[in-house]
Amino acid sequence: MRSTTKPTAPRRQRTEDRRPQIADAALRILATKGAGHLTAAALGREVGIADSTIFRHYRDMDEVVLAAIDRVRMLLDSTYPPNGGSPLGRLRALFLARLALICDHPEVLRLASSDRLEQVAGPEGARRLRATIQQSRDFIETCLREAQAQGEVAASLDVTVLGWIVRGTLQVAVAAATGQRSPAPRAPEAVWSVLEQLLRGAPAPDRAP
Amino acid sequence: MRSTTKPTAPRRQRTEDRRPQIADAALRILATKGAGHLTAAALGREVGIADSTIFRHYRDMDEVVLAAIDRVRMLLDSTYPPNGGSPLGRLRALFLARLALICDHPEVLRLASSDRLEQVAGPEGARRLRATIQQSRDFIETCLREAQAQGEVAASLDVTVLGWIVRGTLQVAVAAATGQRSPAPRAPEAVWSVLEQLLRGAPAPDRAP
Amino acid sequence: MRSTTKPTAPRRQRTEDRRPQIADAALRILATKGAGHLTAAALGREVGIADSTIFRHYRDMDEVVLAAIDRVRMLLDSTYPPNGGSPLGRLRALFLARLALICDHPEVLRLASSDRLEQVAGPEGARRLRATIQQSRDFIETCLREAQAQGEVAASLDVTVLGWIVRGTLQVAVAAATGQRSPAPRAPEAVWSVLEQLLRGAPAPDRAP
Amino acid sequence: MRSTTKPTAPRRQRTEDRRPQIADAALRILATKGAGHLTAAALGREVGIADSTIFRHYRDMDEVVLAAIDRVRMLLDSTYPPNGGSPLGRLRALFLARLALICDHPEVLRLASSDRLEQVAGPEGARRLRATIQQSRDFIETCLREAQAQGEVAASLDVTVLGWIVRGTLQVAVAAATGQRSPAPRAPEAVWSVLEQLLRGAPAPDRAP
DNA sequence: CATGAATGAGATTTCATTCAT
DNA sequence: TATGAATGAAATCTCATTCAT
Repeated sequence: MRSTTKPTAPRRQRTEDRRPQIADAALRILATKGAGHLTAAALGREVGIADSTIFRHYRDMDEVVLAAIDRVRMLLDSTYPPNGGSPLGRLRALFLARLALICDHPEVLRLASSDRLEQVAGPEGARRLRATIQQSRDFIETCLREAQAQGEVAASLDVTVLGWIVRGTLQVAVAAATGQRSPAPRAPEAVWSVLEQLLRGAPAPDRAP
Repeated sequence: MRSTTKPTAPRRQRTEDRRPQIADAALRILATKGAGHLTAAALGREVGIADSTIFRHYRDMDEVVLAAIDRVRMLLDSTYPPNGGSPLGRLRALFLARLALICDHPEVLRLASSDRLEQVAGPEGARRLRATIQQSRDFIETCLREAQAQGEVAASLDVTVLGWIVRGTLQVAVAAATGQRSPAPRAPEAVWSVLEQLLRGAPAPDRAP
Repeated sequence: MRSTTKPTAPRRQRTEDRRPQIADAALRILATKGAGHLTAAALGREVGIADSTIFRHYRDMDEVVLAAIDRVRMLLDSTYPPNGGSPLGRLRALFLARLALICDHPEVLRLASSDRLEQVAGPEGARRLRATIQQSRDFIETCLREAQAQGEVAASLDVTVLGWIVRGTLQVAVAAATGQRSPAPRAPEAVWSVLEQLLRGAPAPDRAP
Repeated sequence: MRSTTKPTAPRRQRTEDRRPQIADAALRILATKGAGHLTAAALGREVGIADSTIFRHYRDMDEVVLAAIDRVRMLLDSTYPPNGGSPLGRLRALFLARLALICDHPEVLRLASSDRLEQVAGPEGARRLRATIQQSRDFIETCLREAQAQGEVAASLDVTVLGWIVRGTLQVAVAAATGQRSPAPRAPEAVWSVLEQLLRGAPAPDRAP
């Protein structure tokens, strides 16, 4: 006469299994309720264990946040495209992969886009987050630089600023996809399409004669 | 020695004077230490009064945060350019004004860019914040739409996405200007210049024959 | 162009005048809101002065409560009838005078009846309150003793217990008169009448043959 | 030496056990020190646990007070006599049972008698308290009405006022039994005896010829 | 591995009281 | 005399963390 339909995950599980459960729960709370609601009690409730049990698997809450960050980093790392192809193609792949990532893991990227997580993460977490962000930055700039070298993008443009434009657009697109209040969701491809057209310099407005 | 170079602000001051001091201190803490460190004690330390004195000037911490938000809103409102001129010109003016704003008030915009402040702000603060953000969004889209109408920007491009690009670039530029670790600061005019060139569709890469 | 109709008591008044105002206000608050709401701020609001001004006129809040108690004592003292007349007549006079007192000063007796005020009053206030209560007790017992001596009341009855009966009835009658929820208010004379009939032993029930 | 005669209650106990301990401690403090001294710290000291531990067992202080009130209600409820017997006999039973109750639980009835507890109890507690008091009132009046119907008490007397007399006497008797300063304690039976004689109208004073 | 009880540190807030104006 | 600003002490409550079971 069990009332719960789902098979009620086993009460006792190995630390190996619990750690990712906890890290994911932390991520979910961070994304939906905000850092202020990430308490041991809330975490336990989310996972289905007592709050004190958290500390069997992680030394303290800082370690939990660190683990959550590492999960984000892993997911982000998985979005880097393979090395081949045209530079703008690789940029496009990253752009679309990151947008796709938040369809499956909407909770993840709300964090990644906010460079404010640093403050919830403690010094070590901040360091790792910065490294990850730097990696994105470098990848994007490298793509752009190569695109300039190959004539896909005008070489006269400051590559750093171009990088800002790409990253900024990605951030806002992510926010728009996650936010409940975004007025008009756009297909990721459509977003990239506009950005790529700008970068390629193609769409000069029709200057009527 | 320590004869305190600054004239040691008077112990007693009027509520009129204290309120902005407190709101500004809150802003500074929010920007530098993060929402988690915005406590009455920290606020008092920052202002130079006891923590309990805060509540003589504001009913509770929520009101303090609200006041801080209103300060940001005021500053942001002051960056809208007058109505005349070309659409891209007005956009440029807003872009540069907002970047200039954070030279004087670096603490301010770290908040405005973070759409996560909502969770620290309580429902009323969140409402106001969203209204302000919506206002920016509308202004930018309107400029872009007019720019398309006047042939400054290719009409074929989705204006919503163009808005994302502008806003995203502004966000990253702001973050770069505020962040201690931005590798290569760029002159605001240079940033805008790149963005405007892209929007105008001018800089087609030299396709050498 | 003054908007307030009543002549707005003068801003500055002598301590002589302020002290009773404050004591009365304290009494009113104690009776209507309870001891928990007797704060310096509430007191100031009630009197129409700033909270800090209280301490110009009284050393501290304990002194205010003491003054309030003394006011109650004075009012209670004024209810003792003159010495002449029959013992039960004097008892009746006290009974009715005390009930009448709370028509004019409903706030006063809610305190007097509650022997719990002791705990809000501090040791000195408690001492004085006990003295006042003892005085009532003595007066009532003396009346009853004399009534027994004069054959108005059966001499076989324990005078202490008779005193409890009289005092208890007075307490409940006061509570009933003050309380909002007393189902059926009784005229003071009617209450005393019943009590006196009992004391006189008259109304033996009709024992049907 | 201090080998602590009592077996030093175990540090850890179940919530089940702690809850009544805390409620009782609250009752004791309310009765001896007054509502103003019922703080979490005092409560913790009384029970032998840290103040913050209180909130493991009760949500907040209001709940503690509510539990204390419910304890009083339970004890009071247990004093109602079974339905049989004469009306005055049932009244006598209640009277004696309530007086007996405070021999075992002196702290309890100091609260019940004070209708002022309402203000410390919050709305819900006040409601329950009033219900309990109303129940006593009804029981007493019913007994008296039946006593009149059966000729034990003169039917001419206002039953409401008779009820006040009984309740008042009970209150003062309770106060006398609890108070440290009551000059001459009386056996409960003696008190009731006097009251019953008055009600029965028997003891007309000897009017010597 | 899991938990419930316990705790100390700290956050918000209230309040009596002091002091300069 | 009156006040507004300031303060420290204390109260309630939260939370990460420890520990015995």
